[in-house]
Amino acid sequence: MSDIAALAGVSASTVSRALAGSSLVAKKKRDEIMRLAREAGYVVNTTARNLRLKRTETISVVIPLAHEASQPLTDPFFVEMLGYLADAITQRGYGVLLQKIVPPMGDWLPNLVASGRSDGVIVIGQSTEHQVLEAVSAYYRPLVVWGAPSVAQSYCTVGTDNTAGAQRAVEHLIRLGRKRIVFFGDPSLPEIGLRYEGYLAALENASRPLEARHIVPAHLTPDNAYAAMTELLQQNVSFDAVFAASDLIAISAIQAITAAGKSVPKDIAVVGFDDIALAAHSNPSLTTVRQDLEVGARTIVDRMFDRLSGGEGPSATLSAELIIRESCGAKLSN
Amino acid sequence: MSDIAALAGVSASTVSRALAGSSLVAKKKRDEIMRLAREAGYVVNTTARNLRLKRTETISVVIPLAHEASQPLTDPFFVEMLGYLADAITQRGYGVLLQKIVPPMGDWLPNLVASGRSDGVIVIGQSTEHQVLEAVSAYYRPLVVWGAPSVAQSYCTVGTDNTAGAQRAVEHLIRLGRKRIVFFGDPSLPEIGLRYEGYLAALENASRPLEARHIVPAHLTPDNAYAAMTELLQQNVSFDAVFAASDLIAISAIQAITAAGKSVPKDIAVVGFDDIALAAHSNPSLTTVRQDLEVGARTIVDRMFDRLSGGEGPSATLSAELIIRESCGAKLSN
DNA sequence: GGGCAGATTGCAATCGTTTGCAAACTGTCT
DNA sequence: AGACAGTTTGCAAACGATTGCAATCTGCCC
Repeated sequence: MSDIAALAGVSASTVSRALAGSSLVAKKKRDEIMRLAREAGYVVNTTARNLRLKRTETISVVIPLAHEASQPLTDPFFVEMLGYLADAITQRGYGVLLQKIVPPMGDWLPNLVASGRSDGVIVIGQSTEHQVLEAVSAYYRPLVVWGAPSVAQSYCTVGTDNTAGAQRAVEHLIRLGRKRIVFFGDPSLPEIGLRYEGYLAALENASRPLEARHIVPAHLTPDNAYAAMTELLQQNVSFDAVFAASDLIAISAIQAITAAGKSVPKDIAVVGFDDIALAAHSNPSLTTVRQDLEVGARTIVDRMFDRLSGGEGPSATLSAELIIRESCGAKLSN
Repeated sequence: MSDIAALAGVSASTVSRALAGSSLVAKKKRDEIMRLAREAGYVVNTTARNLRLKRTETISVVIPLAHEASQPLTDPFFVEMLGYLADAITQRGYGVLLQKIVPPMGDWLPNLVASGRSDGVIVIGQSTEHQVLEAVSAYYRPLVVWGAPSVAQSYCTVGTDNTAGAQRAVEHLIRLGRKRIVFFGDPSLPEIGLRYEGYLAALENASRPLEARHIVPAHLTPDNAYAAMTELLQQNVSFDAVFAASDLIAISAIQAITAAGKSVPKDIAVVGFDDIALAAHSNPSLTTVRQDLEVGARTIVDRMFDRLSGGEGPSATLSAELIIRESCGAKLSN
């Protein structure tokens, strides 16, 4: 900057002001300085600027992967969400700093916050980190989490109405005549827990006698899901439908079921959750509960910028839509 | 930091050294200072540190989208690649700064480089920006590009062997008895250009008389592809196979063909390029040329860190593998 | 007790900006 | 010409770290 100042025969202060478009420096001189800077290929150093201004115009997006340490960041749900977030954030002229957190997960969030690398933090999915989020949100406002709201919680979440979505899906299965519906997922994670509640509610509301219920805890990786479903099939537990906690494990389940010689949806109907791009194209195509990630991401970013400017917008819950495809067609045999 | 210094009764210099684990400060005092810092929840301010050290431990990943200004960052290819890159970069303890560049694309790269926000820049796809890349690479070394190498080029690329991969795919179509193979894509983009060359080579090498060839320039968005294919079908040009420049437009093409009442692969065989996750699950599943993005990303990052430490590793070309699935089965009619 | 080497420590400069404040201009009016 | 208000300008102090250099503190030996 002092180089440019020398070139223009003024002080660095003036260059700084000129480049910021300040009206304190005469229009003519301002233009002149800007021209010189452009010609010299000069760009203000972001680091120094950030240090002085105490802001970075950058938002951290972090993906906690409590399960599966070595798992590559490859889950389509995360990745789709990330795309939309990146879009919404860059649209506002901010940068996106991507973080992946794997176990052991110590003070990652307090450290990230204190390091001052970003002005705000968006966490995609609570994973097992509810406590941490709760603790940090007590003193750090620009924190927005994609996930499920829970009763006593002080951090801001944006998420789909998991319970209603799940309930709708299971009710649909019941309507189709399915009698033994397995819930496939690990309800100890906040979001999955709510989906499990929706599942239970649907079973309880059924006009016919209560149905058998079953849980298969399974971490959210495709391989684990495949193995768990294969095992379940071997146990000879009888069931005619699966409500999976995510599309990814739903697709794995379908593969396991097919590999075991049963047909989807003829023998076993499968419903997923998320409506990732794959869901529409898998074979059979997957009935699922759609989370609108584009709206979700936009909402998250809206909340974030609201908080950055001092607001305190409430948590948001987006409605979930049941998308009916082939994987839960009418039951043909019995 | 001066707070911690006061707490420990030493100067900020000593705290700085202690936190850096310097042997200049006695082990005992060092541990004491570290303990105090941890208890106080103190973390060094990254911005100030970066300014002083003139490095950021951050790599920019940029995705130029010359086509379709408003296109969300949603293309599965980019997004898969991004996932693997993020993985490889964070594994080295560096941060990932995500940038999306949309038209009008002026001095984005020089500016990004000069802003000092990152220590290196990875560009995913050359798009139409070959000139810019060339110019910047003349003075900025830590620049690695995913894409095609071209004859006179000074920047470092990592990419698949587009020509060989394409040739293999088209030869496979010829072997299956397809006679009129349409190339579907815009060869003016560097990578697509090489795929087109492979296509031409395969046609020329065919033992039977030379085949009719056809190009349908189409920007790489699904909607454009669908429209272009629909139009082609209406023109009543006769063809029995399509080699598409990417899986995404291949899948759009299949939809357009099916919607027009023709069958894939019976009437028209389709081959794609990329092997995105969708390809295996679409219906019919897509024969395609596989780019191993995991290896690709790792190679890119290897090159990047090599350059950051002064190396000058050459461009790399990864081999491409033909994945045969349903969309180009044997021709049944004719 | 003085001298000396080696181990610790702190001073102060530096990284590249921004900005409050006071100084230096400019022009107008009496 | 001098006073005064309104514009422009530059000085210098931050922002929060790191680090070369010189000063200080240890022991230890003679």
